[in-house]
Amino acid sequence: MKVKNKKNIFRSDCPISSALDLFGDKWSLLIIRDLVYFGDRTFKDFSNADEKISSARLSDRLCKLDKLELLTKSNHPTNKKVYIYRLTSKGMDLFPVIAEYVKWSNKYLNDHIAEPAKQFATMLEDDREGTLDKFMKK
Amino acid sequence: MKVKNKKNIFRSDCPISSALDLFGDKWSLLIIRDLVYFGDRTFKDFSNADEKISSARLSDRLCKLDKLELLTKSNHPTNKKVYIYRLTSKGMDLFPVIAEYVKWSNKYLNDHIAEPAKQFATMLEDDREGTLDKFMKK
DNA sequence: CTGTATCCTTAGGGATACTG
DNA sequence: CAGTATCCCTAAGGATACAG
Repeated sequence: MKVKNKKNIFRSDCPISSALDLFGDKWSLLIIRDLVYFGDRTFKDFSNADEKISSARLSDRLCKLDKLELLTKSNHPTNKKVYIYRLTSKGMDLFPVIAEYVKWSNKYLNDHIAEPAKQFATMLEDDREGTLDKFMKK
Repeated sequence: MKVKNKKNIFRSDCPISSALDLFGDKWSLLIIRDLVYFGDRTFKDFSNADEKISSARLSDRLCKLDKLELLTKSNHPTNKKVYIYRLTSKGMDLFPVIAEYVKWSNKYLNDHIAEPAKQFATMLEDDREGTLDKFMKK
């Protein structure tokens, strides 16, 4: 059954298409990635990522992910001009999705993927549950 | 290090962004989903999915996924006008990605997701490895 | 530094008609 | 039935300037 009453962003009631409708754009998952990899981040931190997102795009994605409650925004303890973005548990629960992307890419895009990422993938492969737990705790 | 020599579709050498660059569009993963859920599919089968992809879009996505070797296209045994699309092992290896999306959505989009999908997610949750294996074999 | 606002370009995608 | 070819529109995204 297709869901299309009122302004519905969902194409259907399929969990996969619904997830994609929420954060299946070109940037959202990469922002989540940074928070998963590195923990708390500032606007500038995100801007410095290799993919070079534009400030306008970064701005509205952070806003969107905040609304989706995948991350929170709070003040820097000392510098009033800097904000800290942090994953919520809801956002953290996207870690397995990220991890599976990494593992797939490591297997099939190996000649393209950078060495540190490969090591990360191998780490995940070696001891899935254990590594995942350790990673999530830090 | 950013990869941008010649015509490179990859924004960086990050495994996640690279995977997204390959099949992070609005439709590719849903085509994979159908193949994972239901096995071999025809053009018409895909067209009948709830999300109602247009024929033009379906056509070029199937072509793209074929080039990426995520699926194969072969003739129907009896009907010469019908083609059969089948997952390759490379495509099958995207099952875990799909499964993690399903599990996340089941947890956080529960009031929106249809009952059969919830059951599928619960099934995955209950016995991850076992169910996965069983599922992949059929 | 952290955003917005603006402008503009492009890619993605829907609708339709059509061919083999 | 399985596509392909248009046409057109919109959303997504890049560049830039600028404001708090």
